Amino acid sequence: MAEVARAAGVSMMTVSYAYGQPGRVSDEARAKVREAAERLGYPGPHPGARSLRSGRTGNLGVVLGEHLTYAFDDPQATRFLSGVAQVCADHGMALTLVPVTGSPSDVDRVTEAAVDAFVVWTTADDDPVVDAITATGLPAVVHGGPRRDGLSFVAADDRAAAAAMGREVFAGARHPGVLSFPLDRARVSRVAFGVPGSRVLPEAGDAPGSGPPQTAGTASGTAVSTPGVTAPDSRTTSADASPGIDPDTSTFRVTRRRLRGYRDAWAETGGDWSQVRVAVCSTNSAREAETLAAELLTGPNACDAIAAMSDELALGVLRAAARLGLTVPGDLTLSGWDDSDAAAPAGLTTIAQSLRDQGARCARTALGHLTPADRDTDVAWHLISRTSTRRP
Amino acid sequence: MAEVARAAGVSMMTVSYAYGQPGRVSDEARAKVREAAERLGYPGPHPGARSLRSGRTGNLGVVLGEHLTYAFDDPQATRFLSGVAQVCADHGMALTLVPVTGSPSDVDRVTEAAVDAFVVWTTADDDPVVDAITATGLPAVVHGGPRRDGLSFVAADDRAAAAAMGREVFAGARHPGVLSFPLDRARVSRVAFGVPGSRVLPEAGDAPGSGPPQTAGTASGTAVSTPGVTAPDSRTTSADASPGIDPDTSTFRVTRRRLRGYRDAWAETGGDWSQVRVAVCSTNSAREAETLAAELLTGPNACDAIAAMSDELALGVLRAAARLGLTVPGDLTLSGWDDSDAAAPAGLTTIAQSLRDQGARCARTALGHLTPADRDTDVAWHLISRTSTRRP
DNA sequence: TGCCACATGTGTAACGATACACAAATCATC
DNA sequence: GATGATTTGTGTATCGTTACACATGTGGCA
Repeated sequence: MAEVARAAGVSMMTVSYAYGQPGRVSDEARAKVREAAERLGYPGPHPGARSLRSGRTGNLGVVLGEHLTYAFDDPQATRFLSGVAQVCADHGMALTLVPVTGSPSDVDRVTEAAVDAFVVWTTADDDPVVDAITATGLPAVVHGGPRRDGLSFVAADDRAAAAAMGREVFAGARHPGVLSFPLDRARVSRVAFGVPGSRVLPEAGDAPGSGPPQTAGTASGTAVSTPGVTAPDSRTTSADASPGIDPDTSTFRVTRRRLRGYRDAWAETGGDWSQVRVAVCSTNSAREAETLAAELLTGPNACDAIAAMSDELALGVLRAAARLGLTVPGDLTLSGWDDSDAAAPAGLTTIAQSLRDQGARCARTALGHLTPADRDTDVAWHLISRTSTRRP
Repeated sequence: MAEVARAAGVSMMTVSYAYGQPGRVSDEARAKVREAAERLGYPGPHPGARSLRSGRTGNLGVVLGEHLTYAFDDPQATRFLSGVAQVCADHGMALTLVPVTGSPSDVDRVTEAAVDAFVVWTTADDDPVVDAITATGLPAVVHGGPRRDGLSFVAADDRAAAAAMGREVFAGARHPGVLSFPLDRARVSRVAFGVPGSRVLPEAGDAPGSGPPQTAGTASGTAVSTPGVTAPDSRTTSADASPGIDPDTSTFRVTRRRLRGYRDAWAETGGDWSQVRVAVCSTNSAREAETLAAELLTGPNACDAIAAMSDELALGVLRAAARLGLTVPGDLTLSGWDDSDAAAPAGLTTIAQSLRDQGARCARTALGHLTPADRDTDVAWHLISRTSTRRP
C-alpha cells in the first residue's frame, strides 16, 4: 500500500480511505489511487491486516450441529441457511461455514474462525462447540438449542406444536408411534417403547443455564438407577435389549420438546407414554425412516398412528406403508413436520414453520440488525391438516 | 498473547507454537500455556493477525454467478456445494460464501474476501467478478464457465452430452423444442425460434482466453448486422418481437454448449436450427418452466419433443403437459438434465453427472490437493434413458 | 470581517501474531 | 566418548493496515 501511495503521490491514509471510506476522499484523489493501484497490480487492502486493525472481518460464522455437508444435504438446514444467506447478502457480509465434522478438533475450528458473530444450528446440550463459541466472546445466536446464558436463542415452541400434532394424529389410535430424530450425540438408531411411569414434567432442563441439564442418574458417580434412564453401556441397536425412551433425557432440545409434546397429547387421551413405540433415526433421511417404520408397522402391536419429526421421515413411512400394503389414513394416520415441498402432494398433515424466516432472524440478531418484529413476535408455526390424519 | 506468555512463564513463541503447532512444544509447556490462557480468558490467536503474518486464512471462497441465496435454493448448486463442503471438512478449511447479489459492488466483496482460494460456480463470460478474482492472484477454479487463462477449469462436455440427448429426444420429432437456461446476464425469459442459417461452428468462443469471446456484431462500434445476433435494444419478452435464438451468442458457456449440442443433433437429422423453438427461462424453477412450456405446447406448431436443460425445468414441462391433457411420451417426448431425485420416479430421461463429485474436484484443485484421478479423468456423464423418450 | 462548520489530506502508533535463525539440552549411534 | 540428529525454548523483525489526532483550505452566514 505504501508503494501505491508513493506512486499516486498521496499519503498512505489517503489510499486507505480510498478503499475503506470512498466518501472520505475527493474524487480526484480516489482516481489517482485507483490508477496507481491498477498500474502496480495492487489487489486492495489485505483482509487479514484490515481485520487485525479494525477488529471486524465481514464474515458471519455458521456452526452446524452436524457434519459440514449437512448444510447442503439436509433440506431443513438448507432452508434455514437460505434465510441466513439473504440477510448476509443484504449487509454485504460473507457467510462462513465452520468445518464441523464431529471430531474433537471442531473446537479448534471454531476458535480459529475469522468471523464477527456466530449462528448455531441445533446441536446437543453437551456439545463442546457451544462452549468454544461462548469462549470467543463474540455475539452468537442459537437456533433450536441448547439454551445458554449469554447466547441469544431462536426457536418455535416445539412442545406446544408437537402436542397439537399429537392430538391430531393420535386421535382414535390404539397403537401410537413416533419417528424421532436422534436423542443424543451418539445418534444411535433404535426402536423401543416409552419409559413407563414417566411423569409429565413441566419444562425441566429447558431453561437457559451455563451447562447441560443435569439429568438424574448421570449427575454424579453415584449412579442412581432411575427407571428409563439410559445406562452408558446399554447403547445398542437391538430393539429388544433397548431400554425405554425417556423424552427428558434427550440432549437435543428440539427432540426433547417434541417428544414431550407427543407425550402430552397422548396423556390427554388417558394413555401412558409406555404404550407409545418410538423409532429413533440416526439421520433425517427417508431411506432410514423407511426401514425403521417397517419395524413399527409390523408385529403384534403394529402402529396405527405415527408422528414423524420431519416430512422426510414421514415420506419414509409412506414408502414403508405402501410396501406393506397399508393405506394412509385408512390403516394408519401419519404426520410430518416442516411442510416441505413434498408434503402437500403427499397429503401429509404437518407443522408449517418458516425455517427461512428463522434463519433470517438468527442472522439479523447475530449481526445486531434487529427489526421490531424480531423482538416482539414469537416464532410462528401452525398445523396444516391434510388427508394423512383424516381417520375414516 | 504476551500476557499469557508472562503468566505461563514462557516466551511468546512458545505460546504461539502451543496453539499453531502443538507438536513443537513439550506437553509440559503446552499445559502451562493452556492453563494460563484459561485463567486469563485468552480466546486463542487472533485470526486476522495470524492471517496477516502467515499469509493463510483457512477459508475456501465460493463465488456464485447468482445471488448468494442460490447456494441453498437451487438444487444443482446445492449438490455441487455439498462436494465442496466435503473436501473443506476433510482439510479443516472453512467454506466462505462470498455475498454476491448481482450488483456492481460484488467486485468489492470478492476483493475483500479473506480466503486462500476461490471456487467459482458457473457465471457469464463477461461477469466482472471473474476479473476481480483473477486480480487477487489467488488460486481459482471455475466450474462450468467462463474459461480464462490462469484459472483452472472443471466441466463436463456439455455439447457432447446435449448432442447425445438431442438424438434421443428429437428422434422422430417434427416440432422440436428446447427449454433453456438464461442466455446472458440480463436473464430475460422469452420464446423464439432458432436463428435461420446458423452454421454449425466447431467450438468458437470456448477456448480459454483473457476475456469474453468476441462475437461478430458486438466486437466494435461498427456494428455489423449479422443474422441472428441479438441487438442491444431488442431485449423484450414478447415472443413475436423476439429475435431468433443464436446459441453462439450466449455468454454462459454451459448454456451455449448445450444449445450447440441440441443444434448438432437436430442438424444430423437434416433439420435446420430455425425449426427449433427455444424457451429461455430466467431461473431454474419448475414454476416458470411450466408457464413457458405451455407456450411451447400450444399453437399451430406445438412442440412434440422438448429438451430441457434441467430436471427442474422438465418437471415444469410435465405439469404443463398434464394440464393440457398431453401424454408423455405419447404426445411429447421430454428430457431433463442432472438425474435429480425426482427424475427416476417421473420416468424422465436425463443426463447423469455427479455435481457433488465435480464440486469436490473443484475444491481439491483450488486447495492444491489434487488426486491422480483429478488430473487424468474427464468429468463423467452418461445418458439415462427412461420412458419419457420412448416414442410409441 | 470574523467565526464556525465542513471537506480533505497527513503522520504516528499501534493492532497481534508468526517466520526465521539460533542456542541449549537430550538422545542415538558407532 | 565423540559425533551428529532431534527436541525444545527463545529473541527479533515484520506482516499491512486503520484509528486517532491534527493541519489546512473553502464556503456559508451573521
